[in-house]
Amino acid sequence: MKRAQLPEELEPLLPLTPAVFFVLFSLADGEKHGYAIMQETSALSGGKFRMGPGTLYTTLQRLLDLGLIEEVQGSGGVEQDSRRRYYRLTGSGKLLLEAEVGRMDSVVRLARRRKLVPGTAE
Amino acid sequence: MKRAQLPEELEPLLPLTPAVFFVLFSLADGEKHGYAIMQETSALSGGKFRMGPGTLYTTLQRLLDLGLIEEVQGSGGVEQDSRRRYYRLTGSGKLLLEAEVGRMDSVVRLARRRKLVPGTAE
DNA sequence: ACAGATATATCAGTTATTGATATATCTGTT
DNA sequence: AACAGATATATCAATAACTGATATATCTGT
Repeated sequence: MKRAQLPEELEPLLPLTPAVFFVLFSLADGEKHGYAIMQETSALSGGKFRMGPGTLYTTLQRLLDLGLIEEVQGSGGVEQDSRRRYYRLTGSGKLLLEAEVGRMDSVVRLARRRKLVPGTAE
Repeated sequence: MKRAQLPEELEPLLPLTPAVFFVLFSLADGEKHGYAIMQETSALSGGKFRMGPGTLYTTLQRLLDLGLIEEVQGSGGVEQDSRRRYYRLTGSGKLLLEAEVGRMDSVVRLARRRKLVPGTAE
């Protein structure tokens, strides 16, 4: 099963910084606004990794500039909140996230082969 | 199967920065000197991630200060090179590396559950 | 003695993260 | 309608981490 090729201009971004990774990962299952990303990130890591507003909003801006995410109009649910700005992954952003997850997977497998970490079962 | 608990003073280090991760990972299968770490890191990532000397040696110093690695006398092989300084993981360093690999494993599994990434087979 | 690879170290400049602060809007209560 | 507290975005100064270049010394083979 072939995986789509990562454009070479995105390769220097790997490995992703933690903040970039969590933002992309959190957007992978649908568009979200910034504050929601911050909350989900905290939940994902069991409260261990905290991304403050400073990191979040500067990271969002950087990802916009790189074309990895784009702003969208919130999908018109009933609830309206004029402050919210919604984002979703672009094609590039999705590719980059997939590449990073694949890279992490390789690392984990290699660690298993070297017995650095317990086996498959949790 | 229980995994040893990560001391809380080390938790803020997770997720590890790429440079720290690669240094610890590279030392996991035995002691090495700095230059060898640099080369192995490049090989591990298929040449994509390059850690220059600036990053390497400042990272080594930081890991020494944190007690995650320690300097050792090179295991007396025949070849001698007075310039080389050998390092190995301490107990803390090993715990931290295991914690990070475990964290990456959780992320990869979650990504699979969300269908962000192809299945188990390579 | 020399050339080139190996090996460590340091520096200045850049980039990324952190924690604090500011501002505005929303929701629910009285 | 006034208020309190949570939600939401934005920006700033300080710190931390990384990068690329440069310097220095040592090793190997000729």
